[in-house]
Amino acid sequence: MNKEKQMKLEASGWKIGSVNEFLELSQEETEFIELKLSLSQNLKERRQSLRLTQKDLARMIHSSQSRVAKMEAGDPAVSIDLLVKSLLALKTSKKEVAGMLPH
Amino acid sequence: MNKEKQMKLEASGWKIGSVNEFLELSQEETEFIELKLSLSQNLKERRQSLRLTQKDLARMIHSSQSRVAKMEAGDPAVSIDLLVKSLLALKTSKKEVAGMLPH
DNA sequence: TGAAAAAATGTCAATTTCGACATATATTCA
DNA sequence: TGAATATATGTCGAAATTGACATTTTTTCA
Repeated sequence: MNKEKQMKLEASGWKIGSVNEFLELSQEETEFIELKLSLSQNLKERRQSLRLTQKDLARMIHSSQSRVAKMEAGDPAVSIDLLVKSLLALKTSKKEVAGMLPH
Repeated sequence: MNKEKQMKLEASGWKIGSVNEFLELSQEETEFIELKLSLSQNLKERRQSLRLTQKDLARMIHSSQSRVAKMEAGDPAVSIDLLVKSLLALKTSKKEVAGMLPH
C-alpha cells in the first residue's frame, strides 16, 4: 500500500500502523469466531424449540447427525455456509438472523 | 423466482437452467444464493468507496487479487466465510451487515 | 490516443470442510 | 432403575474451497 492511499484511509478513521496490523487481524478473527458461535447457539436453540432432533435437522440439510452436533458445539471446522443453510432450513427470517449478529 | 432475478444468478455462474427447470431450486437454496450475491455486491461497493484496489484488499485478508475478483463476481465457489472475513477486514458494522440480508 | 493500473478469467496443487461411520456419553421416561 | 433415544466425539476418504500464478480484458488518465 502506497503512502497516498494510506493517508486517505487514515483520514477516514483507519489505523494502518505496523503494530496495529497484528491487533487488527486478531480483532477480526475474534469477531469472526464470535459470529460463528452466535449462529451456532441460535441454531441449537431454534432446533430445540422446534422439537427436532439433530438427526431430523441433518436429514433436512442432507447432512449427518455428527455434523449437526459439531455445528452446535461451535466446532471451528464448520463453515458459516453450513450454519446459514441450516438456519434457512429452519425458516429463520432475515430479521432473526440480523438479531444473531454480535456487537 | 422472476425472470430478471434468474438472469442475474445465471450471469454470475449459478446453475439455474436445464436440470433445475423442473427440479426447481428450493426456497432455501435460492435464499442462500441471494445472500451470497448480496454480500458480494456490498463488499465490492464498500471496497470501492474506500478507494482500495482488489490487490489492497487481498493483502488485508492474506489472499490474492484473483480471489477478491471472484468474490465480487459472486462466484459460486467462494464461501460465505471468506466474504464475511473480507467485510470484517473493511470494518463493516453489525448494522451494515444486517442491511445486506436479502428479504 | 496508449501505456500503466486495475480487474476479470482460467488453472492447479494444497488445504479445508464435507458426509459418513463407529462408538462413547448423556438424557429421557415408562 | 434401565432400556431407548439423543447427543458428543473421533476418524476418514471424498469433495469443495483455498491462495497463487499466468494471462487476458477493461479502465484510468496523462
